[in-house]
Amino acid sequence: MENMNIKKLAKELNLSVSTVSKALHDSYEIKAETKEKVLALAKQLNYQPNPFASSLRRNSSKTIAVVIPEIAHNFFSLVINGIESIAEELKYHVLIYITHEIPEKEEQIIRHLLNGRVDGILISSSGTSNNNAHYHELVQKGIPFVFFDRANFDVDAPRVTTDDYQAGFQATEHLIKSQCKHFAFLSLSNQMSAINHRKDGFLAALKQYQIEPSHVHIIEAGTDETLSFQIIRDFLQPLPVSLGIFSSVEKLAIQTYHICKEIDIMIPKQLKIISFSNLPTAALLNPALSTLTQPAFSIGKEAALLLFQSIKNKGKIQPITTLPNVVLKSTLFIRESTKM
Amino acid sequence: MENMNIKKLAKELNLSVSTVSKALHDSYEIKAETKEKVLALAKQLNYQPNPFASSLRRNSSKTIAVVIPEIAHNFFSLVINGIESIAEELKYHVLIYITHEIPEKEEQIIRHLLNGRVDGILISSSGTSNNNAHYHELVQKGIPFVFFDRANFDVDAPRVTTDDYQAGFQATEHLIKSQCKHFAFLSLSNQMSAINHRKDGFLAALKQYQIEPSHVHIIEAGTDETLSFQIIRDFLQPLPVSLGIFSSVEKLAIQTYHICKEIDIMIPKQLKIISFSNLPTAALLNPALSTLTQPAFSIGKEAALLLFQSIKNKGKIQPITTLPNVVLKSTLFIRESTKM
DNA sequence: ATGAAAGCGCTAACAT
DNA sequence: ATGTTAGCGCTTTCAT
Repeated sequence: MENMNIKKLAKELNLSVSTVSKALHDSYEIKAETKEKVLALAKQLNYQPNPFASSLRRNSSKTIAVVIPEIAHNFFSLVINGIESIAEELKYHVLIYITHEIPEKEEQIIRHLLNGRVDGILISSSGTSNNNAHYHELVQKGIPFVFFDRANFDVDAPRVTTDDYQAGFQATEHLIKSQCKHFAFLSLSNQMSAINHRKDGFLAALKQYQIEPSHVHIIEAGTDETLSFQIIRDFLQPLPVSLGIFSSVEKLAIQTYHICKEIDIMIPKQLKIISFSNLPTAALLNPALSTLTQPAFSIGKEAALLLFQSIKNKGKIQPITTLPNVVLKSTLFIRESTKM
Repeated sequence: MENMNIKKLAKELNLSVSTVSKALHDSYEIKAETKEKVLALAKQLNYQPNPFASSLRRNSSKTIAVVIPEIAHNFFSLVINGIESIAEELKYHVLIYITHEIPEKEEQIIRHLLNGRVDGILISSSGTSNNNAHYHELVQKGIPFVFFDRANFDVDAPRVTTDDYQAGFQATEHLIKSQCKHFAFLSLSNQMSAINHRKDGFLAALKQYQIEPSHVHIIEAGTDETLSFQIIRDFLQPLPVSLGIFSSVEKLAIQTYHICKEIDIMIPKQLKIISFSNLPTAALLNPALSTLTQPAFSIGKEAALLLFQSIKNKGKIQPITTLPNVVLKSTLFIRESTKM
């Protein structure tokens, strides 16, 4: 009796497979007494339905995929937590795929998932806007998907993002009010929508407060670590007076922090930094950094909820013209010591 | 032509399904010319084999599960990265399950996985040693699994852990050499093997350096946050002279850090802290903390490699009496400022 | 080198 | 209320 299956279970009970199957699914066709008997023996013999047989038959996998650029950012860990909390409740399984920020990798993963392994996908895009054929294939195949954090705005899919414009504006306003005179925006790339929205907020705030344009610096540090160190270092020498830096990502803020140590710039006396950060620990421990924290767990939850809604609605006529687009706000943590 | 399948593909090619299947699997029975034709059309029509059909038929899922207590620790994120790097290479899929440190949850997940959904499982145990029936069921079912980080030593399964004893010894030695006179060990629970090994290392170092036993303090702070804050606060008032704290987990070190701020204890002047930490950022940013960093990525990799080896060897006669037990070392980061 | 056919375990439409 | 049966899409044994 190596592996239990519904056939053996049925034989043991002197019932037909279909009766057993119905009983296990609590069908109204089966009388209570039979159900009890079936459930009891199933439990006793430790019967577990084969998930692949039922997936094959029902054409549904009870599984979703999460496709993310990196997991070793606390942000994505928290998002996965949020996703898992919903999936667990709905008895769905969660597959993780990591693209390592390589667009081709993402394409490959998404293309693979066209095979029906999952009922839906949550994506934080690693791609640039010029490549979205694979998303369209998902649409064509009828596989629901939801973007979170990094959305591709050329694709008609629900999105869950943070209000990066607002956060950028708020962060910059904070620097302005802390008596900064020069303002720098540290960017990873001008291809990432979230980062660009942060920049837009940054620029809008500076404009509203009528900051002299020559005092505004946009630093494209890029993703290569050695290079970005050099670019930031070059920018800081010579140091603009009363510089306020808004770092669009934590990594660049930390690099800046190290460079300042290296070339003896005092934070926050000579230089103020405010950065996005989803490492609560870092934010709490380091007195030199004001941070913008994204509601990562909620993003995961919201995205999962939207996805499950789409999965449920699949096939139904959907008169939705405007796709759901959830925008959540970041939280600004200001440390006292950033005041000059 | 909604969904491609092997039947339609075969019809299109005027071949039988079996020939097509063999061609797709590069069987030696099929001549090169035919293979090419099949592959070409498969690509053109974007044919993707149904994973559930083949899983059902082959009784293998090309999927592994990772069961962890929490994902929002950087440690586990890094481990997953390591796991994913191997799984990706071997074209395996990775399912994530989070137990939230609830042993019953872990049991439930493991029991569910007895249904064959995965070919193997990587577990960081949330359970106490008195409950391991579910692990034995895995053994019975022949589902390979590997423990990482938190192992259950009563179960005969491969383990990948860090040398916590050695790390504990090293950390404590560092405190001793920094002229500390009193020594405290901050523990979450005395039920977790890793933490206990750290404690053993701590005690062994103190013994070797002949530290007066009355100067040794074991603080069981527990997992409840409010409670642990209170327990640590109580311990620090009044403050033992030249206290060196070895925190078995980062969370308690951070709590201690905050309490010190709150009740005006100067770190590292009045109090030194050394802690396990897998948040490189925190370690880099905070000058008050010396840290022990676990080789998380390698742990994930090693664990995955062991698992895939077990999966491969399944069914074969295995004369292994001593199970593989990989022990990796943590890295000690000492910040200058912790020297008094 | 290719094909026919059985069957993995389950579900559901259709009897009875 | 219960049973019979076809078939989901694939792999594989056994012909040819």
